[in-house]
Amino acid sequence: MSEIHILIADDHPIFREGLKKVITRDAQIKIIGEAEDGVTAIELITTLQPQVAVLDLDMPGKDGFAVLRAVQEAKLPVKVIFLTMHNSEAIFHSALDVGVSGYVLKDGAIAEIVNAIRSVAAGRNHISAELSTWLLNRAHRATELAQQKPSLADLTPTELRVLKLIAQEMTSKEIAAELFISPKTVEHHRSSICEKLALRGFNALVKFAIAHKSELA
Amino acid sequence: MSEIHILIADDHPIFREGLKKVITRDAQIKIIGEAEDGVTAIELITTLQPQVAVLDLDMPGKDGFAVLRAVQEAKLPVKVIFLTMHNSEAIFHSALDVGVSGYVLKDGAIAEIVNAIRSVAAGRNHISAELSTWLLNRAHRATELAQQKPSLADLTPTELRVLKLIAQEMTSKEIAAELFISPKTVEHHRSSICEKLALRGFNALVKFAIAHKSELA
DNA sequence: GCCCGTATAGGGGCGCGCCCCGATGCAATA
DNA sequence: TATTGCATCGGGGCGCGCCCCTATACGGGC
Repeated sequence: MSEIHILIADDHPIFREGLKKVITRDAQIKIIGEAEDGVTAIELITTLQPQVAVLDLDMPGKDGFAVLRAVQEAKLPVKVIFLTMHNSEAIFHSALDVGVSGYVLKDGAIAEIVNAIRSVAAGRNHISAELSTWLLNRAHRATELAQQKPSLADLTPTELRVLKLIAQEMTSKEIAAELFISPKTVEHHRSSICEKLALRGFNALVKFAIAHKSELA
Repeated sequence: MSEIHILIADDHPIFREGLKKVITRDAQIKIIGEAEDGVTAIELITTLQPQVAVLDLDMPGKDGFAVLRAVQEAKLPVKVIFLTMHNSEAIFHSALDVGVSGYVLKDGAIAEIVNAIRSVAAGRNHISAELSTWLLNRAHRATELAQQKPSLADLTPTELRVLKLIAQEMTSKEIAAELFISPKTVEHHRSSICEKLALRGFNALVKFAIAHKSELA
């Protein structure tokens, strides 16, 4: 069994210290780099070529999702584990959709992150047991996803601008004032976005925008 | 200079490891106990009598606020430092209102928590420098705070049940069906909650409930 | 020239949260 | 007994998001 080279990225220095202490107890795993933001993480993954990257989801600048997208585009041979604290089902499904290998909650047991690293390095996946119910939900969601998964990429630039402002909890009037256009036009864009994202019901857009705020930054 | 005896409480095992590692680098500070929830923290503070308690704000069961209230009611001679991650100005002011000695952000420098412990043990206060602007705001807020500060504790049990369901993004109709009461009654509770929390404007309650979902669990 | 997507702007209607007012019943308390 | 707080239920009005429709203008591709 050779060494497993990993990189860790988290913007909390104290948490990073804990992570290092916990992981280094396992002699097989070697931390070859650490980053405190997404940009540094991408650079270090590119240069150091770790087998596994343990990424925090909430980081200033580029978050874990952005880092994963970047390494996928660069076709880097690194497995990614998301280490997060908030247990949002929407974020969880988004993470699995973009192809993450592991998803571990920060409040989990100390041993779990080590197990996750070993599993992922061996080519398997590792999802926190607390999330198994959500994992089961994906079977039901599979049919929906098979038809079409609405994506932010389908939106026009103007619609994206509006959506970003919606995510900041602004009303149509406020957005109209911000963009120097009529509130009615903003309403029209909201409708278009709703249609493209297959959103229905009361305040669906606001809920969606807040849930996906990190992807809009 | 004698030893400073402290207790740490945080529900994230990995973060606790990091905290221990960082603090034990200072030979003068000795960790005499650690807790992973508020109830345990209160017990350990009572029995071990540390000089300083470093408390996470988000903990299952009793949070940092509850622990502080408990030790104040028991008149225990312990200084309390809140260690939190979200930089909400409202929470910050609440913390200072209830008489915390230190308020440190988790994403701060490693050395900061040690400095905070030494300052607080010496009878001084320590507030993260990032929050100095909020500290200045307190002069303006003094008049408002003198009148009343809204809190979740002011809500009746029924209102709390409704608020929890609101946090799950349920409509008044759905909540009414869930609780077997009239939608109008739910509306009335929403109004009462809005009044007690000083919330105004469109969907203020939904935004508040989602933002404070963790405190409602 | 014509069609299509995009952005702009409006009208009307509906659902729902928020706000004002009212009322009844029930329990604890002064 | 009387008051106070809580929970229950209702009416009416307003704001705003959502949904239906039309319309104009611009640019690109057939």
